[in-house]
Amino acid sequence: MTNVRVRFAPSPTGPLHIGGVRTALFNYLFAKKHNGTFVLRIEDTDQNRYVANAEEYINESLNWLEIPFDEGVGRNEKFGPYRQSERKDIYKKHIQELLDSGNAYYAFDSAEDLDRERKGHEEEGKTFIYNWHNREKGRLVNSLVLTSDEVEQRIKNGDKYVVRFKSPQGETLLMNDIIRGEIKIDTNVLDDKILFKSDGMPTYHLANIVDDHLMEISHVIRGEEWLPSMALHVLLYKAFGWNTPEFAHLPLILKPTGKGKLSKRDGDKLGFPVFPLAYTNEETGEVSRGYKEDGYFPETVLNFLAFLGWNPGTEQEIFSLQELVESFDLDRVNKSGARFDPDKTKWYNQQYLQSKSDGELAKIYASKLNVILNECEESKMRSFDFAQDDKKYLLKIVGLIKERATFVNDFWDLSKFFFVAPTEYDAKASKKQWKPETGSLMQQLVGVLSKINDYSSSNIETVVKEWLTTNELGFGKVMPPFRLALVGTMSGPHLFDIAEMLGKEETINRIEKAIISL
RNA sequence: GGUCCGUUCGUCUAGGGGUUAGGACGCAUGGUUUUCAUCCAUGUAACAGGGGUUCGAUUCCCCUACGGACUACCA
Repeated sequence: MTNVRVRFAPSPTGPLHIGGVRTALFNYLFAKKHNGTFVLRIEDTDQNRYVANAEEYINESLNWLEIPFDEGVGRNEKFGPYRQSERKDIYKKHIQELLDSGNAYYAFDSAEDLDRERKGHEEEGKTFIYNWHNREKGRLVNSLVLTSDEVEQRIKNGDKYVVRFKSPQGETLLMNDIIRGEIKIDTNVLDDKILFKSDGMPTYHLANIVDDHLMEISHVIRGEEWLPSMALHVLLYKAFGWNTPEFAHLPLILKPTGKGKLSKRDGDKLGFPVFPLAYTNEETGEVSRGYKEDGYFPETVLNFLAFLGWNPGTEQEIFSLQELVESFDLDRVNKSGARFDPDKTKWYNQQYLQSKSDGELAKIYASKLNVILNECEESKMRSFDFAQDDKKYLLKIVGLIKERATFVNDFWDLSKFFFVAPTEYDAKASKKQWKPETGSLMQQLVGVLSKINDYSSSNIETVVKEWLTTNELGFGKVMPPFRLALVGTMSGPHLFDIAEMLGKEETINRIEKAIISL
């Protein structure tokens, strides 16, 4: 494949949905796989829906995921500008070309007139299509029925008008999609889409085709929602006399349950993010959660997104970005929509978390820990300086708890007892484990512990077990309450490891506190 | 309503004219662990239905059903 150039062309109308992120990713993977260029183009032709910080959000998202564009606003501007709002003259010139060649025409119908037509047809059980069926029947006002003088006069008067594509009649269009194969369409059912709006801006269809051609895009990889427009686009290339790029329409990402495609609401309802980064709607103040803020690693997001609609055909599930680039192939993209599974995304994150070093994880944890400790009233035990000597302490903690975590955000719940003595004890467990004789047993345990000089996990374990066996005390009588005293619940790492970390004094303090409290 | 696209375990999917239809997530059970989790093992569960074509179809073709997208001076 020579000279692959693909583009991701989002509309800056709000935060980038993960469906959009997946489209960006597939474009990126395809480009990199073929040593091609990944272009970012901002499709901001709708002035009404424009949101100021959306473009920035798109950039930040691509940066966080480390799938940067090669060409776009402020970067390698070979075919710029890359914002469609800055390319008005280009579209104007091209729409004129279409007008001159008879492939497009002026239309003066008002929105109300069109609405009336649609309703009227509907009442008769028919569908109104603005095309060869009725464009010249007199009820519609356009340059096909008006004389050129009339058209000129209207434009001079400042009448509002749009430019429509004159879609051909009676042709069968044969098109090819890399993912779906051959697609056939009868041009008779196509409507004369608006190419140029009355506000002087092109519609998506015109701008998209003109830019893809001018930017020398070789492959158009986009969501399936564009499949119905493919015919129009192919016709447009033809009308301009241009070669068409190759098309690949990606399957949609569907709701985890129920009908339809994944939406923001599903995330709110089922408790998972649908955006890469958290986003605050400046108008409503509404905050949407993001994968980043929820504690997902970028590689997790990349990995699960890649597997939504694509798979390598092997049994490997964990892929680095580099591996994805190497294995990616549009031929292996599925045709059918993929239901989004929040459980599996968690599993991916757990896999990545387990594969990270304690040091890496400790660094992330440390950045959040002092904030947590500051807010935690009971944390008067000691203060921590993770840049200094407490680094080792933290590293050990991470080593002990990480295998039970899915997110770094889980770490605090899993390690709170290393920083703060339990203030309450799990009710169920204490009822079951703390018997009348437990108090005196724990008192004896304090005596045993206080005599230990080498207070290391393995040595504490040896000494305690020795004491247990010589006095014929059951493990089940001592160990559970011991854990309860140190942790407050019946969960957590190896108990003697915890004891070592806490140190002799704190261990004994906690046991004595439990004796009083329970 | 119209047009187009799709349909393998609950979910993501592999496979493909003759297979015990494979893997992963989830779920369940057992083992390991003084606890919880991890880990390991095992189990659970699928070719939408009906017609063809064929010696043989889950695989190819057609129809139906179901699902999805589109049907804006939004992208």
